[in-house]
Amino acid sequence: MIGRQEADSIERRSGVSLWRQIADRILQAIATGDFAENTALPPEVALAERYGVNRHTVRSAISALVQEGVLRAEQGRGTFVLSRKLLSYPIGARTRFSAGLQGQTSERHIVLLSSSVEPASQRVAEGLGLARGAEVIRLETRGEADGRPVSRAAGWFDARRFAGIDKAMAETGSITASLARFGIDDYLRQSTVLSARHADAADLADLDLQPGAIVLVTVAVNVTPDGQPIQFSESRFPAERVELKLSVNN
Amino acid sequence: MIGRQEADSIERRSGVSLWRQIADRILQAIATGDFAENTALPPEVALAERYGVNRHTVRSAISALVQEGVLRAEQGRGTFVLSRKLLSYPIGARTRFSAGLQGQTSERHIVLLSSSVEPASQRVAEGLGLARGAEVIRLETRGEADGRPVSRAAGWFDARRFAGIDKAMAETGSITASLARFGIDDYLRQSTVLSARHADAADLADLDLQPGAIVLVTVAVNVTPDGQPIQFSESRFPAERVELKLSVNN
DNA sequence: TATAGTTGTCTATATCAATAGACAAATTTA
DNA sequence: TAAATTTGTCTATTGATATAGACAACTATA
Repeated sequence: MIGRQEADSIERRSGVSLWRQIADRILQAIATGDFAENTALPPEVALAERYGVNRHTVRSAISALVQEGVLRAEQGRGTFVLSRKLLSYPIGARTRFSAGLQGQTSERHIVLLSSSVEPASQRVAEGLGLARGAEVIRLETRGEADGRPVSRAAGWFDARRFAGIDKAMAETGSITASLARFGIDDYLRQSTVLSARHADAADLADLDLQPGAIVLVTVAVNVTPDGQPIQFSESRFPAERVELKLSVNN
Repeated sequence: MIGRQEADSIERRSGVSLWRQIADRILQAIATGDFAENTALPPEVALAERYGVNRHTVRSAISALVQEGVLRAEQGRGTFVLSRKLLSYPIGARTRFSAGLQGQTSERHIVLLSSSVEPASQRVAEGLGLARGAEVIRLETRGEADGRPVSRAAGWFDARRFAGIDKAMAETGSITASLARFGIDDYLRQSTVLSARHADAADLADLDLQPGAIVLVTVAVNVTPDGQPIQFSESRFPAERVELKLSVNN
């Protein structure tokens, strides 16, 4: 059963090439600990037999993972699993970007990519309690930890109330600090909706991902303690680098 | 910029065929409302131009989605988006399976697939505050709404404290009701860790998915109001049918 | 009833993906 | 040092994927 199961799970003619499927299987085996970090993978011929494909197909999969920095192949010795940990990103009523990441990484910050003023779309207007088409400020940001992108977010603010928040963000590099300039010294996450999908072209570029990667997407509304909406945001996290830890009771 | 963005996001030589990528893009466009339900898609030639591929490639993508029951093609008239909504699954301190789904579906229930007694693994023991190897009861369940699988879960319970919970679950079809038999009439979600990955062979079979599908994975610990751990669980949700709504403040 | 617009089918060609086999190059082990 | 093990490179062949063009079949509309 176990022996057959693996060969069975490779699907031909699915629109996903065999080498890509096998690369994903190897990633999964690493994630579950079946292939331990800093040890050698089974030799190519063994993997080929395990997955029921040709050795060259396995080599294509390994080649892709070497390209992605997951494996390192050494002629004559073997192919080794490099160590890489998931960043555990906390989400709760009072979570801020950098607060919960302390101790996990040595360096982390937010980069402001761009800002613009635009009319509110339907969902942004709803989230912020504004009329559709009302002017909102949009901040595009990227979160980085140890030099690698770990999040990509768009945040919308009421343009009348938060005029100049783009400048504050550029200067402080922090949403919390920027909001403090407008008299907001505490805010809560009112709602978060979470989904997952394949990374699109923008994700691939923004988060430095390979095609086929998965992103976690959160859509959230932040409010003042008395319930006034101040920020609507959509964030994307690369699933291969980040897991979201939900702290419900805080 | 907007016009180019779409053509750019199709990646060649990525291990994922163009027709599969375009099928995913169409699914995404449906999800975001760009292609409204019960209306016609743009004609094939327009889609081919939009995505920068040949008309026949678009036809392959559409053919796959017709097969999956997402679209219906009618010769001479057009290709139509069938209605199908994402189930919004609530997660919060007091969320139960069926409570939050009211109104979204006409029929929902949990099926007990199997139960067993086993020694606790490292993470299960940690979650439940038991010694590693202590006996635990494992319940495998599937959640269904309107006849379609929407979740697949494994739950672990201390075998000494909850002996017979498998029978209770089989009879009541409800975790909450089963726990009530052991004097637990309230419990809270202490922690939830969320991740996403491609569906593996087991997911494909359990949740009736197509290869390449994405699953959301939650790992959670439920506790009594005074903090005593009672259940450790790992659940998988098909991202194409379910989104998770996090109700942080409850 | 034409005509335009749309999906369906067919042929042909080029490229990518997968299999197959042989052997080279590097490393470890006996 | 010799043999065994493992990754790297090359050639060749087959099937799936993608492009291209032409035309048939069906629908809605002027």
